[in-house]
Amino acid sequence: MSYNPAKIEKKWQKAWEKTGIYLAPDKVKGKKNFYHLVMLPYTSGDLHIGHWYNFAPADVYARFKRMQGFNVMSPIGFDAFGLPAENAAIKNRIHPKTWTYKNIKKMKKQLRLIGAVYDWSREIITSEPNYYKWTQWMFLQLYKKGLAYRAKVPANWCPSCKTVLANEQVVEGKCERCESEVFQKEIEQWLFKITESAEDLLENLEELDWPENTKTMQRNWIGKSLGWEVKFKAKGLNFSSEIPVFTTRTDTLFGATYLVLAPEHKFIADNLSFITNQRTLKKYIEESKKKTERERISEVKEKTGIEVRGIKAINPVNNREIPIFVADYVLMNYGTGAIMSVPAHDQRDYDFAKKYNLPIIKVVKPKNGSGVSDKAYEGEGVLMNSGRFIGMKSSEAKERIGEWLSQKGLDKKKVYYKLRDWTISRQRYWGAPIPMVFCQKCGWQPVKERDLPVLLPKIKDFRPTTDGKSPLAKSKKFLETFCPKCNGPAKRETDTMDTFVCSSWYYLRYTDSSNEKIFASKQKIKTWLPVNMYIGGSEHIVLHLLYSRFFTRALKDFGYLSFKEPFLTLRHQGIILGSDGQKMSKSKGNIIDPDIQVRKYGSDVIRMYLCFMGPYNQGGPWNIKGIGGVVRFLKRVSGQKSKIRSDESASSNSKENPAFKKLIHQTIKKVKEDIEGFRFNTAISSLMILINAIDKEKEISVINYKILLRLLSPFAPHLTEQLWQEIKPDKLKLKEFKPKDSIHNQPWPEYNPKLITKKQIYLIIQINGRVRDKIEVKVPLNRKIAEELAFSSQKVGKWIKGKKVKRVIFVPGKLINIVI
RNA sequence: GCCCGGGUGGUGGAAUUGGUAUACACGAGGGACUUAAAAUCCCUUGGGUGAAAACCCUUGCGAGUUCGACUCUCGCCCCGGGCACCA
Repeated sequence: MSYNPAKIEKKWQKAWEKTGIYLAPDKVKGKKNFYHLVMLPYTSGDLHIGHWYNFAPADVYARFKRMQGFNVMSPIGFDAFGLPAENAAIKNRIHPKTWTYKNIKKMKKQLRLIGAVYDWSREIITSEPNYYKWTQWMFLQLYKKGLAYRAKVPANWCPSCKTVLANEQVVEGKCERCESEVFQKEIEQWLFKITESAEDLLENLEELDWPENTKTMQRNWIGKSLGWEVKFKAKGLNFSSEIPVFTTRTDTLFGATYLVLAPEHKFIADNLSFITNQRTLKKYIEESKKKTERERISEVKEKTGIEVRGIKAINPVNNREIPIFVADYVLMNYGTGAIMSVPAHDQRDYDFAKKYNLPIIKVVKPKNGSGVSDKAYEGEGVLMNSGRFIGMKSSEAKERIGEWLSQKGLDKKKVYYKLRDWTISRQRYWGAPIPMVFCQKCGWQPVKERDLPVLLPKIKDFRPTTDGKSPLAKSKKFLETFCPKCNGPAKRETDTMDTFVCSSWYYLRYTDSSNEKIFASKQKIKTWLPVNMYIGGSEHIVLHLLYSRFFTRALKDFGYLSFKEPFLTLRHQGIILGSDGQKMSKSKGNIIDPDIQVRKYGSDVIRMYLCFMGPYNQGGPWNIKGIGGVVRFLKRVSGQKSKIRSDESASSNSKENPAFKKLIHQTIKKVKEDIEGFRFNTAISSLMILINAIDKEKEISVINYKILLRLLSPFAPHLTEQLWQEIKPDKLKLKEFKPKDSIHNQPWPEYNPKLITKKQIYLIIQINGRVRDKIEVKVPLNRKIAEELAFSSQKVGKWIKGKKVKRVIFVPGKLINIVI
């Protein structure tokens, strides 16, 4: 009954590696390929128990698929470039590369402890030249097709990290990393035109087997809005122009009592000479530029603005003159940067109108005609004060008013998305250099493909500069080059790429990770992709998944891929919190080191405990309290060996207790279905039920014992391998161990559906929906017999005595309910 | 503010289509073995009344639909995550 995980786990990890049993060949006769992928881990250094939670249950699934007869590829690698590496390196005064590779070494050691089916031969590291060569190549393809472009864009500028941040890296107006306040700054940057795919990225979500809320979040992020772009004439002394505004509420046009422009709106600068209050206006615009994101957000309730004097707008539906304002609650980078304001039916407009004493005209009557309030009514209803549209429903009026103006050439249907183009420039050292060269004569030129990779030079001073340029600009050797077009002197782009670029295509590289000619051969892509099962944290719902989908689409359009969705099925794991219920972090000192846990309990126990804790996508606080149950369970499993019936003839199996046999088959079914549904916790509990039953048996046949081991093997691969080898007649010689002998190359047990159909059940007898009796009966059972049985029950008699039976409900195979 | 999740014993959690609420495990209590402890095994374990049989209450709170609700609907409270002036 001894169970010594330290000994057997190391032994089997070595044996598996030596025999390469988890290497996935591109083709295996008679087997279908299955690409099982966990999200590329970032090289942050120590793995904590949260990483295990990502990898260990995911490995259960991979092992299960293997046993089901698939040729499973489960690759692993490292997302090695990135800002955190630099920050940590600066802090510890070592080079980011040294820091990163030290971490990789440690993580590899830790990952091996899991005992997963990783195919290490396919390993990738995104900071290796043979990888980022292809990241750069991807950039060039996007550039060639006009999907990568350079533009001056207002960027989120972190004054402390001295770099531009993606919108997503700004949390509540603060830098995600260092929590400094983020400013808006206009900088020339490289962008990817992800907005061009917005519609397609949205539409295709339907078809994916992804968690529904993940899809919803992507949908919201893309943020499609259907509406109309309406032209408002602008008039002043000797002046006439037009201001287009975007609205989804054409039904409220009659209530538009002023226009509001974003401070950055070109209209102001273009027509400054016609404006009579130039100075105050300019001052306001300057001030709003200086505001940080955070300040703007904190003023959500307190709106500020200033009127543009000397120019009025004309409301196209009634030709009324209305004032124009500039206010920073209107954003330049959405819609047209100008809005029509309908204070009666938009809360923001209402707040603004109240503050500046502007007219509020109600044009939509609420359906249930609720009374007057000091709030805007934003719902739909019936139109009022709207000329010939009075009495029309909002939904209809939206179209009618839109069409009416359209006939007069005053508006057009328009779709806007919240999604913005992806700024990929980073003014940082530790990333893949952007393969572009600037020549005074020829302008920006792409590096020739044959000259890739543009190597990241090893420089000593990699710290960010205060002028906002990449540290690479300090390296003359790197900076000065020749123009790929005219061969004259030229300068390299010194910005590096956002790490999300690196991780947007890595799943392709695993199929062919050492290919020097192409990122992956067509043949290999065809055999493996798209990914069959993708597992990772929900923190990547918006960015990584969207970017990967964008890349896949682009590569398909360029003719390299034949599919546009990279991940057909997606599952998330939850987050493991510290025992204090807080997110694990070094500063809180609540990090659980898996190495210590493994040393104490063994990998199998930790794997199983993580699976058993609760639903996989839920996560929760790490709490060691219940781990003893798993330890006891595995001990009991190894203890069952002594019960194996020596006589192994066919008749021996038939000696088995039929109820027990039935349980075995039920368990096979349950474990299979639970693993398929990522319900690892209930799969384990059904195995525990089986063990409890085996305990009550005096003997167990080899056949059933083998079934037990195979059902358990995805969860506890080491122990089950050991026990599997021990039941062999000849004593195991490790040197002679061959992959085909391994339990992990055995087929998943099949259950016999006939054995698990229920012949007898407890018929539940309810009175008014409350259980009053249970009778063991044979099934199938018809209504008449059920009623007879129910009414002859003594307990029932007691309840219905002297009462009138109103109704009897019979649910075949389940219950009978007597209503009195 | 908006959009997603979630709230079940002392604890982690189960209940697959509206049909036996609390599976499985932890912890706790009692017992066996032992000089003793650990380990192991057995019994009890949602709350209440009761000697027992039995009955009543119980899935965040309040209502509703239903023969029957953890499950569906409405309102409210709390917790977690995401978004945040997107016209």
